[in-house]
Amino acid sequence: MAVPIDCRRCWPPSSGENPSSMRLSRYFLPTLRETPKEAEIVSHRLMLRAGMIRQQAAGIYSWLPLGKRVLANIEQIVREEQNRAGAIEILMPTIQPADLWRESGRYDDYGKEMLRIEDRHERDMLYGPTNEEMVTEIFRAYVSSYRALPLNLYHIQWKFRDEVRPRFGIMRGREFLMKDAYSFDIDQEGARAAYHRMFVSYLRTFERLGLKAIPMRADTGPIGGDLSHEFIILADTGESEVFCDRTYLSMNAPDAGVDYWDDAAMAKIVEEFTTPYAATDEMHDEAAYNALPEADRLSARGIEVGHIFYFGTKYSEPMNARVQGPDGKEHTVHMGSYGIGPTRLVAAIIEAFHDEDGIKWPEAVAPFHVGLINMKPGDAACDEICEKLYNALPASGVDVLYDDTDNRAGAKFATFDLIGVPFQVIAGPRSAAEGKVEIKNRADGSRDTVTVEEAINRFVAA
RNA sequence: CGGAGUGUAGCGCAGCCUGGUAGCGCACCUGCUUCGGGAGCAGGGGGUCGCAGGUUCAAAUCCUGCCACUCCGACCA
Repeated sequence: MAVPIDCRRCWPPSSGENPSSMRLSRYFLPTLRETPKEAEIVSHRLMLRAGMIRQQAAGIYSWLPLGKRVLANIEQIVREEQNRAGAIEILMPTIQPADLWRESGRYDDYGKEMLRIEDRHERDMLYGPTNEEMVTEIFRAYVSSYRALPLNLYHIQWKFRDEVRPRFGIMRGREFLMKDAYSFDIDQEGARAAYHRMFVSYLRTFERLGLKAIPMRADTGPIGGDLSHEFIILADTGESEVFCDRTYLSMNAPDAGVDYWDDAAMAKIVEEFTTPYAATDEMHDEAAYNALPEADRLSARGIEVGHIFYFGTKYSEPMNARVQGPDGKEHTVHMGSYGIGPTRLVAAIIEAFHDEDGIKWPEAVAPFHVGLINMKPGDAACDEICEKLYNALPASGVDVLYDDTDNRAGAKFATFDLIGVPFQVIAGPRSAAEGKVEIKNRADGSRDTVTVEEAINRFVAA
């Protein structure tokens, strides 16, 4: 028998351990057995209990390792789908000069939700609640020809809106992460095509996140038209009441092969997804809804996880963002903006996927794929099997959180149920002696006892 | 911003009414025993009692002011 070597204090790992996998004994996972009293909704309670976030002030949170991993996974999916749809990533600052906002007139209009700051030179600054002005400034500085269009620039950046009443944890924080994309086109027709690309991109993004997001017509304000949609996911604890055709539940987003530059195809998909009835309470048309067959009506609570809209020349006009067209004339560009809130999505996903024991992460965003539970550290068979799995799975791209602690079985199960890792691989003395482990599926609670090789193959194949 | 409420150890709470050396459970540390669904026993560490004034011999406790946070409503990615 090999001499056991306690290498838990060796860090960074010299063995080539995949850093995307972790030993629990070396991780920072401050879980809570009891729920802090301020947490009212389930996602907030579970995020605090699972050690994902730490509140620093009203509506302002630190992201702890587990939360950070989920957030990063969401960001990456959003990023990939934005890129696929032709948007180009940039990064604008959180702090902006007030002068830009004076140009658009919003410095005075925005009100107290905007956090205003003065720097040491007594210059008026602000912590950006959004970036239309800044991206328009970038655009006008460099783009002067229609040949550069269409153009869509996005970034994923922290925003601050000084909400009167932050609540529901991260769901309605003051500081939040947002992906905001901004499209520039020479005319409304081009802007419509840009809008459609983002619409389709959103369908794919939310589907990849494991969510059923339903596009609902939103108020376009003074601009009017049909180019504003909120993407709503259904959850019992949603903030607003929504009404839609049940048919949405069985609709699937287009696959990755769609051609975003085929305007007609894009328009067709958008039409398909905007034809069935769907509205939030403020846009609700009782008569139209009641015209649906009783069985098709779906009335539920919803959480807004994305919002896209066309706003024409609202910023390009006052800020002089113009390009020269093929006709030799100057054209004020038509713009749209497209937001997704990754931080809110973390909470929204939990609202949609949890049970009384904890979170049930969809695989695409899970902080780890597998929770490897060594039921009896020190037992030769358990240790050997766990080390084998802990080496094999990460090597194949499966992120593992290995519970190598000597806590009791019940505590380990409770922790992994709480943090919602999709699969628990359990190595206990009885089965380990036969070279087997148990696999528990967190989503449906099903269990299987398989050989170590089968376990490896199952995750690697998936 | 209107209404309600709470601040005592990392988390959940008691103590306050009736002033007198700050306590319980969880978590944490040590030891022993346990070991497949948040173990048991024993020992231990940790607190400016939100802050500032005031009353008093003495304030977590009484008085005044402030601050922070939460919840309900109106508003929003």
